[in-house]
Amino acid sequence: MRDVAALAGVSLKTVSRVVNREAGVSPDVTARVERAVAQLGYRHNLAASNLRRAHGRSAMVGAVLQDVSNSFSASLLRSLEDEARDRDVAIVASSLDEEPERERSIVESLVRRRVDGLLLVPATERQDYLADDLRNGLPVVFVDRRPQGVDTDSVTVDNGLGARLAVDHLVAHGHRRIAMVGDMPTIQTARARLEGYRSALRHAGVEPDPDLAAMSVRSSDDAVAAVYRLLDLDDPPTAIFAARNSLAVGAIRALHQRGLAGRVALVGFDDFPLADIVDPPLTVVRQNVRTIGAEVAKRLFARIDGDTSAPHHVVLTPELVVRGSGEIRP
Amino acid sequence: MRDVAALAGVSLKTVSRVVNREAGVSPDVTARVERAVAQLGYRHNLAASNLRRAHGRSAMVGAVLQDVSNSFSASLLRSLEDEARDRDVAIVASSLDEEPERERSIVESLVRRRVDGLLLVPATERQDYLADDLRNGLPVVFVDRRPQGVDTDSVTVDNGLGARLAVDHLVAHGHRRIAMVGDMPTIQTARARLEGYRSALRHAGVEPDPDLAAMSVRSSDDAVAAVYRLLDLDDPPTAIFAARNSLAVGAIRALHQRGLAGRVALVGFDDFPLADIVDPPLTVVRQNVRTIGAEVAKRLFARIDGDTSAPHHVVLTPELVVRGSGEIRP
DNA sequence: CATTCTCTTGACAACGTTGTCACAGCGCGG
DNA sequence: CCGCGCTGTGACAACGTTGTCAAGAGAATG
Repeated sequence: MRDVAALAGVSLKTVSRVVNREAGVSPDVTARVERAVAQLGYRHNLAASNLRRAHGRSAMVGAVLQDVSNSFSASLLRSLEDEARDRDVAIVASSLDEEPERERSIVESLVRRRVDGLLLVPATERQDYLADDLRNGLPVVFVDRRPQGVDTDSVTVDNGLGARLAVDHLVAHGHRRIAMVGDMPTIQTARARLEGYRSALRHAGVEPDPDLAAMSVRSSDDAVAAVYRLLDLDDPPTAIFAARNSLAVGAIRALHQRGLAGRVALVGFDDFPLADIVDPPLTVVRQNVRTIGAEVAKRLFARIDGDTSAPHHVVLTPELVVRGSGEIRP
Repeated sequence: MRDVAALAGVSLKTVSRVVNREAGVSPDVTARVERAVAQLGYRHNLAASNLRRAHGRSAMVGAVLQDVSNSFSASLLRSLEDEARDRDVAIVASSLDEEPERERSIVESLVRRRVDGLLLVPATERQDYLADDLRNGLPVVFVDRRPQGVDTDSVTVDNGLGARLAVDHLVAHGHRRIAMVGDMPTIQTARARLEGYRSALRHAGVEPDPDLAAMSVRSSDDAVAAVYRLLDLDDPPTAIFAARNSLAVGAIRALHQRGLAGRVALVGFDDFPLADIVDPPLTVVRQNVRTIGAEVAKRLFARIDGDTSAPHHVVLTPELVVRGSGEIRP
């Protein structure tokens, strides 16, 4: 900037004015400065500008997701980005792979970078560590899981209801031996889905069989193994509720490998791009990611713009998408 | 920081030393400062620190992708992130949806933010606009497409070879009427795949029929329509080469809807997570995204660390993954 | 006891910007 | 011809840090 000023024969402040398109600079000075900018390849430094101007705001938001390469996280990121683009806000994306320590270190590093707000899909049990930053006015919107130990905005779906939709559907198609494959019960959503599964069974007059609830299943490969074990039981299930999309994928693989695709009913939780063309087409409980993403972006930017109302907790309703795999009879 | 210094009864510089864990501060001063930091909830400002210290480097890299929500972009982002994490480098992710103007504006905004390097999957025909920044030492690694008009690192796959692998495979299974569904020919990779398709046909002694090359197909829905048109020809194809993963998905849908799944052969370009459990399991030409991502990260961080050797152009070899849909006979 | 050295600490300027204020030049009305 | 307001421009300090240097307090040395 100093060089531009020298070359154009003006002061620093005048270059600043031209670069920021402030009114009140004569046309010929403007032209001279612009020529110098082009000639020297000068680039305005946003970090310095924000330091001086915006009292440390950075025009960035952080997205702290489970794994940017899974379709749920990626779609969420994309929704947020679409909203952010209009405001010239950049998005810093991180994956935490369900690891609590990583969550804390990522959040710490984003706060150091003075992001203007945070989208957070937490892996920690409690988020008391955020209390200071929240008090200092950092906008944080939780997604998929409710905050524990602090109170701030959240956008979640009713996981218990979703699980009940799935199980009710299977019951309505004549099933009694219904298994569940779920993630670690320490994860809030996994726990809520397990509860929903049990309560739907009881409601149907079926006492939940602990042998049929395969929990702590983490990956698609784990799900294959878990489904094998379920199928090897003396009294195997006639239907499976797979409580996360990658677990449903594992379940499909396992059924294929056992030659049981189309014989054992299957309902997944979370839709994914190709669920309609797998074999058989997968019936799922869908949470509308676009809606979630839009809601999150709306809350986050409202807070950034100064909304100080009480925390909003938006709970969206999942819906059942019938495609075939869930309508197989025992 | 001023407040921390006052509370601890030390100078600004001493707080800075403690915060940066510099040696040579007495234990009791360190303790006093740390107490003050905790008490006031002080957060070190990385932007200001970098401004002063790193001569404007930001410990951020930009990832300019086609669409963070598609699986190729998302996996690439994830590979880069894994590398970046160790170095405490944050990633700013953006989608450009194949729009050239957006590419320029995104790159401009990232340069203003003084990212230390750029991963770029370009949508523009030529990237001369980068010349100034490259000359100023901005590390840029192109992915999936080679730079045009400027010379800098790139990591690509041999698209012509990939297309030939696909078509040769179909020819080997007895096909002569082989259609292609491809993206806009203005896109470098789409063009290379079209060339590969044609050259493989000629090599097999088949003159390419222009009616069978459906180009400028953008989305999965477009692909459904394009496949319908192909199937409605007087002399319809017995096999289809779908030159991008979402086009393969559209092709599968179209074949299902016409009751021709399992009757018409199909080979896709780009693998995707569920290609093995769609019906029939999809034979694809795979570009190994993990390898690409790792290679990109390696180049980018080498440049950031000061490697000034001549631009590297890494060309990876795609491979055919046989699963069923490509082995159907006419 | 004077001198040198080591160890801590702090004052100051600088990183690249911009908000604030002041000032020069000009035209205009009285 | 004087004072006024308006327009365009620049000097300076400040944003939150840290590199540089210097200085004070002891400790070690002769």
